Amino acid sequence: MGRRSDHSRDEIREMAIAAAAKQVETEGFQSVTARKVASEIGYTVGTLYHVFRNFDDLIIHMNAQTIDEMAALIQRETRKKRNPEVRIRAMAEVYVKYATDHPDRWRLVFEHQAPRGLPTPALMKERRDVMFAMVADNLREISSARIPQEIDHTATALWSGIHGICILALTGKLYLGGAFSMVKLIDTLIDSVLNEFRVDDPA
Amino acid sequence: MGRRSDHSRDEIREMAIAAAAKQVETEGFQSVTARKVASEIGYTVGTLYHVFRNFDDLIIHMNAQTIDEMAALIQRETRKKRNPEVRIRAMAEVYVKYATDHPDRWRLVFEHQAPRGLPTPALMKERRDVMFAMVADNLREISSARIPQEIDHTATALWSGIHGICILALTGKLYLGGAFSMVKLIDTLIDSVLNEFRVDDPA
DNA sequence: CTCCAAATTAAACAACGTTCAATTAATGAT
DNA sequence: ATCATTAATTGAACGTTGTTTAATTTGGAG
Repeated sequence: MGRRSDHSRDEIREMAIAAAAKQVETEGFQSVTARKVASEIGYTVGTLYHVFRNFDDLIIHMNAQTIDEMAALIQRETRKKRNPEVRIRAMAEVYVKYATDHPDRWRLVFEHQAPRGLPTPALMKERRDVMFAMVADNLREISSARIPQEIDHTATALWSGIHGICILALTGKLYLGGAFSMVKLIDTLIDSVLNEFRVDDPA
Repeated sequence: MGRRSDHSRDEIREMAIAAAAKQVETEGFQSVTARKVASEIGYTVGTLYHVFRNFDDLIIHMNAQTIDEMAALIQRETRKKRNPEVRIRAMAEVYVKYATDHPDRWRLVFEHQAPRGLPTPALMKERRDVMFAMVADNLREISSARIPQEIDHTATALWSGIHGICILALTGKLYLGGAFSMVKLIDTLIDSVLNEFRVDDPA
């Protein structure tokens, strides 16, 4: 065959990303393959390379979409809450839920690494801090007197900590069971950090 | 050629693990390869498969060794400290230092995953909790009145949090620079969790 | 000295990411 | 309406990966 133009460049890109995401969810991120993605959308590898620079490029775009999905979900489930502390707890809850519901897509976001030496694409840099910014916004509301640096610092520490619990639990490296649960561990972390954050509140 | 017996089975295993570790450190964990490891130790892939069940098996043994190295280092740098709080802080410091000094070996410990479905080998299960146990031991010393469950729970939350900061920083997903540093972030987490841990101390 | 068993190799396999010349089809010009 | 141009798509190839296997070589036991 030749030029079919059944789909535009962008359509093919989206189809490929969707197919890759599906493959990752059902078969695990180890088993996503250029040929599988191509054949899933009715094309050949060549077409994939006509539309993406390489396979990593496809993964990166898929990861960006994963982050966007998760961020949107968190926004949606969080907007209604009035109390900033309640909002932070809800954020963490949704974060954990997304990670647990889509473990392979979620892990791929953090474990994929572009070929050694190449810089992190702007695509990722832009999304990297979006979560931290949301946490910081709520911290500011809790203690507006603190200087921005302190707020950002605490937000980074807290959210990284939550992420740590998440990834260790998801990869089976935490003892869970009985009274131990991700939610409880995360609550402990949030309790501690927020208490410390308020204690020295100059207000 | 044939049976040379220049080296015993176990010698070959150790040589292979060492060669793999070296390759990971110098070229990154993406580029470690059965053939490279084999030729590095003067053998062929076949010999590797004669001594390991498969390539994952080699990686797993190397990861176990990585954990052992790190645990030993932490033990050594920590034993001298008298104060349990100081000891926990020192543990975190050494943990960060090891991760920063050997980023690829350290990441491989957490990002390698055996072929889907296969259970985590006992080899790893045994080492999984060693770090958490060390933290728990020190927490117990800080507040011996707490019930073991609380102690383990807090240890898990704290160390997972430290790990989260570590891995996000190492994979370039944290904004660092200026007043922001891994050490400061970790200090914040430790401060918060330890304060909370002491506050309700029944003693 | 011979034979057996174990160690080692070389070659093959399927699947991977990637590239590229060859084809096919839509488009713009005549 | 026809042709030439241009872009999309394919299929086959390349090198490399983990893995398997038949064939070799060798050390040691009888």
